[in-house]
Amino acid sequence: MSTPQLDKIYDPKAVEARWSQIWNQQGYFHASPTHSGQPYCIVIPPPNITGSLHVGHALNHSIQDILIRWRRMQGLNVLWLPGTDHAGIATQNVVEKQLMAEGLSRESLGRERFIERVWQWKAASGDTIIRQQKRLGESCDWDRLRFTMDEGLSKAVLEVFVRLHEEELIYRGERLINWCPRCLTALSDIEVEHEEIKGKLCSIEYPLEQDPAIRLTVATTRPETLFGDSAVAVHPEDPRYNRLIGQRVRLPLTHRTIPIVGDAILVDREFGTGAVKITPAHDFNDFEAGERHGLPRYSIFDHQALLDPERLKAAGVEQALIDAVATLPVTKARPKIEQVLKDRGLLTKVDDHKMSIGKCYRCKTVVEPYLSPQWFVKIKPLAEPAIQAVEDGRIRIIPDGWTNNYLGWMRDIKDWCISRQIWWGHQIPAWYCRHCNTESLVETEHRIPGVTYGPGHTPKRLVILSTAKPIVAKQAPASCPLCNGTELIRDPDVLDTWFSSALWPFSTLGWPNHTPELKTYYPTSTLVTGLDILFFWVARMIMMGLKFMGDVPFRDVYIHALVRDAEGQKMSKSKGNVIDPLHVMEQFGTDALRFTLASMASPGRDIKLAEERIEGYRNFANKIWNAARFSLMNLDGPRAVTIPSERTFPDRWILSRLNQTIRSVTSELEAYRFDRAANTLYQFIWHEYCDWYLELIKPTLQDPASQDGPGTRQTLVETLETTMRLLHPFMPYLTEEIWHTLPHQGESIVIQTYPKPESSWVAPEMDHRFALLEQTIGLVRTSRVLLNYPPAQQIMFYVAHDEPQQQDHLHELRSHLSHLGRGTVDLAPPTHWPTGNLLRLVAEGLSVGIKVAGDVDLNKALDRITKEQSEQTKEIQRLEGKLRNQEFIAKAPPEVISDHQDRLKSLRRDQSMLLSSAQQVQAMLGA
RNA sequence: AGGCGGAUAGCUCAGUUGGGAGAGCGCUGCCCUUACAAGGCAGGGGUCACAGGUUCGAUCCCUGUUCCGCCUACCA
Repeated sequence: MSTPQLDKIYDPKAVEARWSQIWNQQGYFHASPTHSGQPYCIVIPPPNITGSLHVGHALNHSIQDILIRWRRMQGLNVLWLPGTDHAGIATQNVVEKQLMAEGLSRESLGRERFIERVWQWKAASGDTIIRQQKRLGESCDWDRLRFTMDEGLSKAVLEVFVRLHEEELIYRGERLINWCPRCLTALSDIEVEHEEIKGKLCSIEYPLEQDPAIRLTVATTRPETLFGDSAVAVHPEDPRYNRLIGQRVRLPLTHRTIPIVGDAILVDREFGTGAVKITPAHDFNDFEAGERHGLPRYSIFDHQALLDPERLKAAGVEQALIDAVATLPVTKARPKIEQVLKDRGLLTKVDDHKMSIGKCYRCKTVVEPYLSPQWFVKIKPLAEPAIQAVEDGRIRIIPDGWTNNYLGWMRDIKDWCISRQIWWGHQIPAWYCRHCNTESLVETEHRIPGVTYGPGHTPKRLVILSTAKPIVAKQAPASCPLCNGTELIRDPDVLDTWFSSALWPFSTLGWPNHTPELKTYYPTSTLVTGLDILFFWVARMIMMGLKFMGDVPFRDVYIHALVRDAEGQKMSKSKGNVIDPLHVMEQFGTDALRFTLASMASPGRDIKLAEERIEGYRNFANKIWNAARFSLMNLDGPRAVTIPSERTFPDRWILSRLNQTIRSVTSELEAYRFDRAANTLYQFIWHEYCDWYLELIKPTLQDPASQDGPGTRQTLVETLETTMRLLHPFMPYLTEEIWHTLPHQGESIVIQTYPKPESSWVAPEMDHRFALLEQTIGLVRTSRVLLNYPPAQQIMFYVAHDEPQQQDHLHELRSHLSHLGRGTVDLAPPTHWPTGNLLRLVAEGLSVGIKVAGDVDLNKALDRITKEQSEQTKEIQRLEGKLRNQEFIAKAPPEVISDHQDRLKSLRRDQSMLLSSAQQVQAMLGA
């Protein structure tokens, strides 16, 4: 029989490339509704096509792959559906940047050619992350790769939009929305990131119209918006001001006067001066206050957040000031305005003030509240069932702690702004009849400085006022249903990318068609995601799934941690502290990275990732590799299958431990405790299988005449093969490689069955026996170190136990004791041991004595014994104290009391033996 | 401001019916013992953040405090 030889060190690179290719070629990951087994489906959180694999993906995907490989091996009908999303704003930004480098712009290309250009970009660069995912060994059904802009998924988007519109759950209206002046588009509330900054609070005086000598002082952080003020609010119960309500003030720097209104909602009497300017077109709270008081809205910025001279004029601003600030951005206009106010004696105070500003989550530009017509989803009716689904447990959020977070957000949810003023994405299926909307369709010439426009592309900007009446349909209507006019303009806006992502769990399975896939795999089983997209994505999938499928999109939502750097800082390119998973995979191997991430995925705690950790698990992979290598070197010879109870002590013990390991790994996976599953495997493989089992069986394997040989070889193969299957979801490459070198049936470990607990392996008595062995060998080894005996030196040692049964076990363990203790063992009772030249250590009734030979320093040994004595004395006193306590005796459970008594007895016994050990050593030292 | 989470060995973290405090890495000493030096063996190291309370007994349950992190909202 020829045995394959393995290299001394595991080389992941060669192994990974090979298996990755074979797995995909063989179609192991291909799912089909016709396959047998209960369906188990995960849809991947679609990464962005502009992205490349970062360590957060690596964690997210490793966890999914562990679940998927585990369930596949369990015989379920598994589908892991991969894909990417089109990331409207991000992708458009990337392509625009490219165009800029070529001296072009999207405006110069025009919409159609620009979109073509994005598709080209996608074809060339959009699957970077997919290739990287394959390297991570992800067992997705790659044949089913989906993209949010695919034909099928786009069809789903149309269907959903039209149906929601029919049910009046989608509407168009003019609202104050968050606007990114760089991306030139609306954003939803949650696409704005808030950041604390040090700002200034300006006190500005507004003279009363009737008596300009009296001035009302307002406090503001944004003095430039004063041009858009339409009132000043005070608290109706504030005695300082309430008599002024109904009067008017002169709005500085303008020709306007504005009313003083009483508003208990807006005004906090304690804050600032107690008087607030109301600027309905530029602040969300002011917008609502404006509604309450029927105030006009003066919008003073254009869409790039530059002060717009036309609008300033309409707001009655003094011409000199218009000239001074026109077309300036806020940052430049503000100081100028402050200066003018100061010159006129109206700016009386500037205080430092902590405040937060909103930034675009894609480009970090400061967003502006901007008044514009937009499309919205009326969200409350959709949120209701989505709240219930979580409340009544149809959807489980794991860890449970995030449930309240979800519920709180859902109960307070705001309408969702879904229109984006960009080109890349699903264009809104709404058309406007020119004839019927002549007043509402306003086209203005709009040249962007520095842009050369191609022939036929007039730089026009179409504004569709909120009064325009849209025709919403899946296809472009041939004519206007009202006037039969044929001049129809399509709404230029596209939908928020998350709108299409919200449909992901069913649009990817073929909806709106009734496909077998949809029938088999919906609802999906588990969603694995990070907390950052709980609201963006998870909540919206739940709403849409319930609405359009009538059922939840998934049963379990597993929320994993954020990966940070070793110092706990968020990783970011600008900080330069990113750990590149591809580099790590190159350096330490994919399996090491995967195992590291799994082992650190403790719930509710962020992962602080350091390279040393990955290195540690690289070493683990190498350890496993060498265990396999050892096995192969020792497998020559016949193997015999016998029932477990007839096998040797080491075999029965390792089977018992393996059984327990299978149990706990399985139950930890069921509980989504990847960390504990990984640590259980680590502990078993390294510290039981390698450290003890392989050592215990060496004499048998290396003795060709041993009677135990055939059985031991059998157990060795059996346990190693089983362990490889158990570990496979975590370390797919290494286990596949090793599995193939072992005697096996089948063509790949990927499609083998996952180990199940085996009752015939259970042997608690072997576990106890092992504990005795381990303790004995531990004392022998400690003694050797104390006496400076090198490991190779054969020694003479004595072992005895107080309890007859344990003493019997020691006899049964004799050969293992002498092998692992490296010497000759004498099992005579301590009364027969030599009294001189012996070092004796004691633990729980067990005594180990080692002959002291040659010139050794016994002081170390004496220190050790003395220390042990004092620790034991302390523990004895503690236990005695407890047992003397009448209340303890009266109230503690009997088993606790007897346990305490047993321990005390054992300690007292040990103590007296230790005392004689100490005396003997002292005698030797004295001699 | 509100909500949530965390504080355990030098570092990173486990630790549920409350009863002797653990792992990995790092550190110290010895050893290239025929699978593995990416290794083996042994060892040191912790008033479990602080203060109260409940209990015979608290790292664990309750209350409060401090510090750190995150989320949500507001901040004229």
